[in-house]
Amino acid sequence: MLTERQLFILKVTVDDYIQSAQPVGSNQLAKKSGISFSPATIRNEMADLEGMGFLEKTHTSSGRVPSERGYRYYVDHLLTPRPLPKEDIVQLRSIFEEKITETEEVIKRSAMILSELTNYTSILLGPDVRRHIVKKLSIVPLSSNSAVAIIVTDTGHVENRIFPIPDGLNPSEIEKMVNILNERLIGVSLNDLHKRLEQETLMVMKQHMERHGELFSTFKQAVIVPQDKNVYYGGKLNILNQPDFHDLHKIRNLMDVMEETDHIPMIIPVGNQGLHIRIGSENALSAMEDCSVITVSYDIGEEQTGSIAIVGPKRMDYKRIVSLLDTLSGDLSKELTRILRN
Amino acid sequence: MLTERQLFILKVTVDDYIQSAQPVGSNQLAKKSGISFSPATIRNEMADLEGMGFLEKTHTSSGRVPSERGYRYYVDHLLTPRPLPKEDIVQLRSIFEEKITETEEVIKRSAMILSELTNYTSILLGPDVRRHIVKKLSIVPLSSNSAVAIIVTDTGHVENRIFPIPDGLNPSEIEKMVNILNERLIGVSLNDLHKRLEQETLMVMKQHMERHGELFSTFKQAVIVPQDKNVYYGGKLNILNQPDFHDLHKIRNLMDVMEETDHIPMIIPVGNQGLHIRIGSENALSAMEDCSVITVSYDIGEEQTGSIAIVGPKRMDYKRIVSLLDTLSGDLSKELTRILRN
DNA sequence: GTTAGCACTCTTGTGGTGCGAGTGCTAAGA
DNA sequence: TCTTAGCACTCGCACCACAAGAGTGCTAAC
Repeated sequence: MLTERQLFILKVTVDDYIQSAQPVGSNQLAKKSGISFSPATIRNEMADLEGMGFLEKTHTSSGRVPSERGYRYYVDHLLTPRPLPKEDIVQLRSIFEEKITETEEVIKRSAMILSELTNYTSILLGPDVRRHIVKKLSIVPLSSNSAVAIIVTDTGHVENRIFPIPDGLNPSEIEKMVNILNERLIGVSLNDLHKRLEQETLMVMKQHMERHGELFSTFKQAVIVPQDKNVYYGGKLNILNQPDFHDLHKIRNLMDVMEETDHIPMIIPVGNQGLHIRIGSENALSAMEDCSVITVSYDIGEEQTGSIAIVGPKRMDYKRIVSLLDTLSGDLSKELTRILRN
Repeated sequence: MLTERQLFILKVTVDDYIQSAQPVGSNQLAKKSGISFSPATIRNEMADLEGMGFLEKTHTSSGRVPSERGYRYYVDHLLTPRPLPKEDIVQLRSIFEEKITETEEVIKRSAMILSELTNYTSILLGPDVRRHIVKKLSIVPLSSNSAVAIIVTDTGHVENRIFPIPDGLNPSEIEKMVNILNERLIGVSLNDLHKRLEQETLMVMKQHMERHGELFSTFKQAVIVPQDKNVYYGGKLNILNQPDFHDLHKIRNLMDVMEETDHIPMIIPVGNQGLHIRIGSENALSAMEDCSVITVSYDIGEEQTGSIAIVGPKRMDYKRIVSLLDTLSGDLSKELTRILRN
């Protein structure tokens, strides 16, 4: 078990290292205000903390640096979230300042402001488009053999895709199809669209249309909505500002991993409610073993959820980021729900 | 004037430096096959070339490196474009392999393949959306006070925007408006949309609709199509692979500049027909003073044009890139024109 | 239990040295 | 007159030694 003083020293050490990015030594610490014991005492305590795996040395006679275990203990037990400074709140609120009516726009702005505020990289996941509900379907013919399919959802999101249409098809056939589609598919989620298309609509079309086959199958192809359309980044280049990252190779790997939307679920586990902190090797991706990721979820209405993530060095300003994310998560939930209900 | 031999030595020097990224010395050059004179002779010639400003030394006793003037002379007079190797052609053609029906998709793929092929960063500008012609307009009400405006162009491009509608507006009013818009605006380019809206449509709407004012003005706001929607990148991180870039600060500046779409016109001058090479400080942006940019235009149909740019170090493989861009430009023009006509 | 003192360790910066690759110049050779 | 061998010279770079500084662990005294 840790003594009161050990806890205190661990906390101060982590705080100091987060702030300075330099290994912290006993003399340095002792000079700080609020510390009433000598360097030697601190050395003894630090040696104990190192023995327990909370601190590390970069070399035999260096100051100490928190280990991953140290960071973990710090965020689990020593984090005293302080209220956000006014400037930060003002900045955060500026996201919603302009009357914005599109969720996408709000999320984009959030990503930007968040990265500016933190100097880290922010990743925001919008709500899964595939849970949106079809409000209207239409097909606009472009030429004799192609048309564009348009799906509008209840949230005002628009999906559109060009697809081929069989040669010499009667325009009235397309109109018929659109009518059938709208009759049968309004109110269905994008996710279920494909299934419902097969199950119900195909039957009806068989009855009412002559050349349903080809048209139907190409249209069906077109309306597969991909999963990953909803990722927004802020401050992708901020890693380059961090003194912790100097190895170009590692930077490249990290940036590569973050760009690749396939990896997003590894960075931000889906379905995670609330706030989570993943430190160094706790991350699933080895390219992120020098990073910490803080994620928080937010809600839109009762059902849909999105996520916010901040990727920074392990030596991240946890206190500040946690407060920022807490606040932003709340604000976003409120604001987006409002937009949804409007 | 340069003698035949000086030209030869300049060319070989540049070629060698492009390939090795190391200052090239007289001994090293003399060892190369195809060189029949001694290191001393080469030294003399190199000294002359340096005197004329085509070569530079990194320090008093180092090998030579091409100066910007040297590169300029090289690309202007010494570039013998060789036919592309088969592998490259195969790769390039793979862009059009899958049956793709959307220009956007083709351009995206081009950017990707191009960056893979070159190991540099590619920037592709699609044709200016604002020159596309309106094919259909529609408005889908989302709630009592918002709706989404959708514009489909002849190319199958879809613009959509959520905009507020006055409270308690009769749905039939909206329908009326859509009808009027479609009557008057089909065939107009997105660019002219705003103007035509003011000039013609407003009058008609005044006659037929009661509460045209508010609805009209919010709609008008919504259909302003921004200019810069059509930039695609490939291999943004490839700069990190180049041995020429090691200064994190410069890398950051460069990446910053490239991400910012406002700067794109400075990187790719608009309206440039054909192929252009800009070396180092010939670039408008100081962040790019260590880069070379090769741009080429391509055509879609008779009117619209787009651009391809490759951003790499001054020590770029000009020969190869020029051939690649020439070929891709031709292929893209052909393929996109085909899609447009289909 | 705390701390002053001290020997010890390790990093960092600096100056010296040798090697290698390159140059310019001179003088001899073609 | 052009070419080239030879040579002295210049840097960059890697290597080493050395001193300064910051930090540690341990011991002994308070």
